[in-house]
Amino acid sequence: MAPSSLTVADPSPLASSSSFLNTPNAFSPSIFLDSPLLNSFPSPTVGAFGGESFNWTQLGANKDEGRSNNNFTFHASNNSIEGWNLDEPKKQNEMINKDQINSKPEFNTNINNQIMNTTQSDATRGYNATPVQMNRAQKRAEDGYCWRKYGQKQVKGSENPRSYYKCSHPTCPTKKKVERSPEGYVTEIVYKGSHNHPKPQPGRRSSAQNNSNSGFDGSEGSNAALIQAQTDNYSSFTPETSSVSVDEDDEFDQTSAMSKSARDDDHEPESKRWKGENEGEVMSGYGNRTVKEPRVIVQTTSEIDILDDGYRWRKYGQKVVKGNPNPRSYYKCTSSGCPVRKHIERASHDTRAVITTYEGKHNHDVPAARGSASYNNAPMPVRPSAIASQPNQIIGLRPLNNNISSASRPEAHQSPFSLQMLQNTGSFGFSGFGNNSEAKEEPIDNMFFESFLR
DNA sequence: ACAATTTGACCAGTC
DNA sequence: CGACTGGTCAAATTG
Repeated sequence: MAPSSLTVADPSPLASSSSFLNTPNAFSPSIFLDSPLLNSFPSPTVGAFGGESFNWTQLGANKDEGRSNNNFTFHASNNSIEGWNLDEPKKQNEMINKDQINSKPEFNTNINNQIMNTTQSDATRGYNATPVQMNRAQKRAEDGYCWRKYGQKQVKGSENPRSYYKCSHPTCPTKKKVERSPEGYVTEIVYKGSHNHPKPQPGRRSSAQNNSNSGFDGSEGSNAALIQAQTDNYSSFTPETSSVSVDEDDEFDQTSAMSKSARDDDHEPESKRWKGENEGEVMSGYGNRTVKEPRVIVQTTSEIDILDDGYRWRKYGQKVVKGNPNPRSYYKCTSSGCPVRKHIERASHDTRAVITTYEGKHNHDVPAARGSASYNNAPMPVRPSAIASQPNQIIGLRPLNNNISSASRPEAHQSPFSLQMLQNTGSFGFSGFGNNSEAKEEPIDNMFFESFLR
């Protein structure tokens, strides 16, 4: 399915956000079909879509100046959080983090959260204090989530320092980046992933929220705070347990799906991707050539051909990365405007195994004329929508019992979906969902896969 | 002493 | 292949 265009002509205040989310066009069922694999295999460990996805794309901020198609920017009119609205989505399939837009309270609390979590550090670093002074006991954000700051950096192109946070829940993959002005105001927030746990039930909702809100809202002349919605939102977990309307929860799933789609639709070559350690799904490939589609994985014949997904690639880099002496090749889809990239490397402990990781989603069909239509068992052209955008790893293993995914990607286990395929005498292992990347052998016939790949 | 934050170094990805 | 950049790590620092 071709990406549908999403236009928000009149970004009226918050209401727009909601209406956007509820708009059939904005939330088309087709979105769920976006990635058959993604959507067909609920994670056994975390919600329906697994806990997270960690190819996160920075959705455009104003500074992106239209170079991104996946921008979805929210602005807060100067002094009022009530003023959050959509700011000219650059393109279709923009997604917003449900936490941010599904409800005003949530939106607010996220903002507050940023403030709460950055106050001390910024102050320490000599930045102006945030408008709201929070005490330590209030580290828990309004939305009930706690965040741990794990880094701060001055990024190019912005005078504002960017802080990196992880959700402090032990297994939660959610992260966020926050940029704040020297004055202490949040200027940009990018979320990645979704919480895979309930909000820690606050014994008490501290008064922080009110304080925060008033502080933030009241912060005058504040920069138009803008929030970049994160698109990675696989979890169907309904985090909110209090103070949030049912509607919001209902929307959550929708947003989740949309989010995924948006991320998937990152056609933005220059968009920044947050390379989280948990990112990456797993797919597999054999030999030196690779696949991009799950469909391909199923194939049992002609390794080379099977591996060939039919797309054309341009190599743009190569590098030896830590933990593997074998160089990793970097390829970009040659189709103009197509954001898909992949890299290939041989497993360190078994050179017969090739690890291919895909990122992005093709916005075009498989190039025709690949010479022959006679790809026995060759992958059928896959609709762009059927391709996951986040890193998808394909691991081709010759000998059975090789499980290189966990070794090569120690933290890939939390990916919303991962797929490992083992090929051996026509038998396929199909596993890797959830946190356990252990390869299992489960014969699966093509029909089975077909059902997912359509 | 403890927990959270800071901050320089390291790393992967891109040009 | 080296330079550059953003993201992450983790030891040091701070509260």
